Amino acid sequence: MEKYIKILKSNGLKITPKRKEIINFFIEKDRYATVEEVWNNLKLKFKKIGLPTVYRNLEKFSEIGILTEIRTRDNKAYYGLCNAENPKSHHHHIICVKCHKVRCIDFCNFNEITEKIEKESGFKILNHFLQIKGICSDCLQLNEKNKSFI
Amino acid sequence: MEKYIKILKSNGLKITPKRKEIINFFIEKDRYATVEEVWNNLKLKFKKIGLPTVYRNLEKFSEIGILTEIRTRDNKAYYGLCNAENPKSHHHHIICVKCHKVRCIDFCNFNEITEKIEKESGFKILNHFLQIKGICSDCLQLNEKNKSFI
DNA sequence: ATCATTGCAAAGTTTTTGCACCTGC
DNA sequence: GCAGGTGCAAAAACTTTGCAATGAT
Repeated sequence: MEKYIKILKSNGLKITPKRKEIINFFIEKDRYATVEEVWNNLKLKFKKIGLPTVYRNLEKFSEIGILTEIRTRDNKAYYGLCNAENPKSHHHHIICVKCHKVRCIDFCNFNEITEKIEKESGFKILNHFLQIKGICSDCLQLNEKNKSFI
Repeated sequence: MEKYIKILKSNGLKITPKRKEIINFFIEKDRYATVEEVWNNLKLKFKKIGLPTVYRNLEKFSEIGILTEIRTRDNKAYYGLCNAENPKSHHHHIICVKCHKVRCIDFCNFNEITEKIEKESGFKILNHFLQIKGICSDCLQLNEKNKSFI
């Protein structure tokens, strides 16, 4: 938690109860969630909490590297805690298709084929984004029915 | 073109003038486009053409492997011709950030790190999605200002 | 005290749905 | 002829914006 507070401060953002609760939500859930899910959680803890507040904060958190944002086929934004050592360093994510839990994958072998792709396609590569889906160990054990959201 | 007609037929879809024009549009443009862009093009060729028709067809084409669908930060769906040898085979895409041209990358070295990721994360990997962005040879030569849409 | 943050209401955008009519096969 | 395709209107779903009030530092 302190880690994220520091990031907020170092980016000139104020520490508000709602912001702390949003971060808390992601720390506890430890998975990707929709804006609405975050809002529903906040409504349990605060009498007054507007949906725009949630949108605005999730977007900001995403900008400063606390959260990662993913758009999916169902036209919703999903956010998840960026649990890499250095949030802004190069890494990818694996998402559980059952519980939406997300883990950062801190290594990547894309560079090995960069040159080959550039040669074959004629493109100058700027960046890449890899999204891995799977089932986490918790859900593998539960052996429940597979519901794919992401 | 015949290639795509075949795919339509083999999936039990009828060949209509609008569908042919949609495919034609993507063959000529050779890049990702928004639903609205496709619609604007169709409006030039048909007196009556509804936006829902475009949505419905792009979605279907995506299901049968003619088009690839990408969701971006601007909350729009982008579609592009799936120009891999076998549209449904495993491959990835590189997208030009300037002109949105898209090329299929027919090789992938992800499998090499599958086991490592599974061991470290505890996840059972189901699939992965890689999106590469770059500048195509045409745009590199033009040396225009870099506008990033995707 | 100051400026970021928030709540509320409203609007904006993209996408989907229902249904009657049309059309390819 | 019949199932699938289309147009239109409407609604749904998600997200953003403006502004006044509130709150963190």
